[in-house]
Amino acid sequence: MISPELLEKYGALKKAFDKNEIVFEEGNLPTYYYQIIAGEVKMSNYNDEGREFIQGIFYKEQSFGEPPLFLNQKYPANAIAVEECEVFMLSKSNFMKLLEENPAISLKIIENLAQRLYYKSVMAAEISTHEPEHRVLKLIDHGIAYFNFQKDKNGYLINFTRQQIGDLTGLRVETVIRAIKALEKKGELKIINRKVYR
Amino acid sequence: MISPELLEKYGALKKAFDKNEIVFEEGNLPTYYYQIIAGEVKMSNYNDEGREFIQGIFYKEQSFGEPPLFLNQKYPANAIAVEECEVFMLSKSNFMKLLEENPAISLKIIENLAQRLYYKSVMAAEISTHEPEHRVLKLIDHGIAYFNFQKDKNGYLINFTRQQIGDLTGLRVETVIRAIKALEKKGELKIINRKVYR
DNA sequence: TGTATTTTATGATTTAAATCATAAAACAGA
DNA sequence: TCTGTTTTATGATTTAAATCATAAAATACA
Repeated sequence: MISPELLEKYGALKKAFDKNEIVFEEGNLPTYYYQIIAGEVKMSNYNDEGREFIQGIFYKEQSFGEPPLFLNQKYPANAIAVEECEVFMLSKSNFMKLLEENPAISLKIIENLAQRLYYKSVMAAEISTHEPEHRVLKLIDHGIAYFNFQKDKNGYLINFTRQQIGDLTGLRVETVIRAIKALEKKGELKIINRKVYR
Repeated sequence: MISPELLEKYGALKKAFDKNEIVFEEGNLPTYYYQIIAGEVKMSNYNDEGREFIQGIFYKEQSFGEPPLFLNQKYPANAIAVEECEVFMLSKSNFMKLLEENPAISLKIIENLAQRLYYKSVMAAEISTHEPEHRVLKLIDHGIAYFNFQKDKNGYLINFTRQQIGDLTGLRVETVIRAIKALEKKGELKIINRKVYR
């Protein structure tokens, strides 16, 4: 999102995270701007019974965790490397300086936040008023536009596990499995050796 | 959020909306930046059975509806005046010009979007993994900080109807009524002639 | 290559919240 | 002040999704 050259000019460092390594934790105060160079990071919450809710999944060139940084508030969720990652980390003070001295970047940040807010609005309405099949399909259609689903001869490959889809839509894995089967029967999805295509 | 003087300098007009009048509708493309002068606006979705989900409620000096404006996307929800309102309307082109020529405003927009994203993150996790009482209490505690709840000798008056709380948390009105009663019994809330205090 | 773990799958059962039904209290407006 | 509407309230019933139980297939990994 912000060019590597500009980030490095303001002193950003590259840091590697192992698979399942924690990037930051719920309740902590933000001190860095994070931007992924390679790999995949997920932000999620766990309730008291250990049930997970995935706030978002982020890929290369995407930033994450800015809202609490701008607000001086505690992180509302955990960030974990889903796979081995390389990430730019820029200290808050240097990041704010970068923004001040490069007004065009602000618009990019605004657009990025707007995009994420849009996704959250759509999914919030889905989760609270629609039945499982509708929720799953909406997530998938959003994912085609904004997650990195690849197209092949069968259509877009939805490279999420049933469990991940459940954690993104507030459904249990069995419910997701049944919803996907029902959607296949209706012709909305294809299942080709257990993989889901849209 | 943006000062009236600056808005007017860039040609913003004041428009009055009657109670229940539509400001914009889901599916339409944005053409204006909106900022409330007086009154109350709610953004919400309706599912196929007419069930409502309230995305947010906005009060004086707050803006709303920017994400799709920045993204050139259709509004994902409807905006309706809950009571008689007066609103600044600034055309998209003039708004973008205002931002370009006043970089400090960008940071305010960023902070505002960050705040809304933070709220959505918290409520999304609540709605998908917590039981009714927890959801209601979280909404109320958020409301004390960000909606305009007033404090008096009994505590903060939660000036939402049970139905509104339900539409904000994805619960039915009967469930909200029962959750509030249970929370009163636990000493988390007070009910004084049907009004809820925290 | 064999073993452990994860993912997908399916049927049976339970349960929390929705739904349905009804009504009293409060409020709004004529 | 009367009347219609909205809000709060409560009990009974239903239901959709969660939970529980179990297992096969696929994948990771040592």
